[in-house]
Amino acid sequence: MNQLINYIEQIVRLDDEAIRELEQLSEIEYYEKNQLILEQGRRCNKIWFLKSGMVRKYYIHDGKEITVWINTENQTFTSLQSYSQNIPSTEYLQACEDTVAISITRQNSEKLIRFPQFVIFANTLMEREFVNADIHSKALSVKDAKGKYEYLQMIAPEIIKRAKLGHISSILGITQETLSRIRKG
Amino acid sequence: MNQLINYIEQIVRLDDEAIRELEQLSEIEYYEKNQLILEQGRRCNKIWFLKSGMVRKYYIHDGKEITVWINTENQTFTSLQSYSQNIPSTEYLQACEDTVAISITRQNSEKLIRFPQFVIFANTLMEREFVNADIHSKALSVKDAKGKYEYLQMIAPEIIKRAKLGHISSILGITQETLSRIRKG
DNA sequence: TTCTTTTTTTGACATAGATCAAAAAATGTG
DNA sequence: CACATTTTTTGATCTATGTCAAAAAAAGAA
Repeated sequence: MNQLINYIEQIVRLDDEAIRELEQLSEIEYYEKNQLILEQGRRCNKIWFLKSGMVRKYYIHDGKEITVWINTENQTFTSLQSYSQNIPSTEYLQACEDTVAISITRQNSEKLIRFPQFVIFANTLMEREFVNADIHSKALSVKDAKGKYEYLQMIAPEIIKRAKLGHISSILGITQETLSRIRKG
Repeated sequence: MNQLINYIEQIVRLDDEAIRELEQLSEIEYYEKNQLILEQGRRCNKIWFLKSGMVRKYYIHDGKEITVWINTENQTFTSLQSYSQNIPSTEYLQACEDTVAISITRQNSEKLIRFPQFVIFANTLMEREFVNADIHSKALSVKDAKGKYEYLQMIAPEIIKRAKLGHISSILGITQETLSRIRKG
């Protein structure tokens, strides 16, 4: 729990009551390697904070898995589209390693709205995610395969270190074979 | 002004006081075709609502203009990264046609926070933009040049109709020549 | 209208990265 | 351990799209 509180306090200060309430309303979850956290077609009504492990977001296109992103320790994740609009998810969330996460449901997170700190935190987080997504998609769209790989290595070395080749190449929008050749140098 | 109010009221109901305040705090701006609304390097401290005309967002990479997106009537636009973090913009905003827009500064928009409707509106808008950006970047990343063009035509026919070839092709991440050939059929 | 500038089209050619297939290496399992 | 499964590497093509250059068409200016 401290991990999550530290994470939030990088953005806003939390008083004791807010922390108690957060603890009340959140839950800890354990997933095994390869286990699905969210399946396509289901409504996603939680946001998770990753204590340990690694989680992959992907979808299926023409029968092939397209990996969107991979999250590691001390990051939050959800299927935003499904969560925010309460519609069935087009994405899967899968633990790539044994994973421990803290979850909070939308219902419970709405109870936190009475603490202005949480509202500021939620907005700041959303804005940051948006800006980052923007920066990264621009960077990736402009580079060749090698440049994309090097960029990902710069902004997300954990992914490069721990994820498998096929997942990394999919994030970059290139084939496994091409990535393997890039790594040879 | 009515145009903007209708736009907001698709999301939240505004009472008379909120409308008066919004009118007080916003301003109308006129731009000529090709005029820059925001230059790279400048801080962007406004959000605009497009009454008429067309606005292109682009940045320079390796000396070449990369068009990110083009907005048309009844849409809002800004350089989000610069606006939200109050840092110099990496992007330009340019009127592609004679353009009329309503602007509100960050300072003034903060005064609207006392109306909860505006807070809900702002959050909803941000969330929608995020979800849309997500959907579109996925769709574009997975298709070939022709598929990308057809997808853009589906989600933003105004851009296809009114923007020039080079700008459209740049949004799609393909060359002008390739787009010209796709159009021939 | 005529002239200039900008934008779009067309053609010839080059190439990054895809595809397909199979070998090699790594990992997991009883 | 030995065996099965999964993941990564390597090799031989193939192809969609890029690049460069020049012509044609459209738009703007005088």
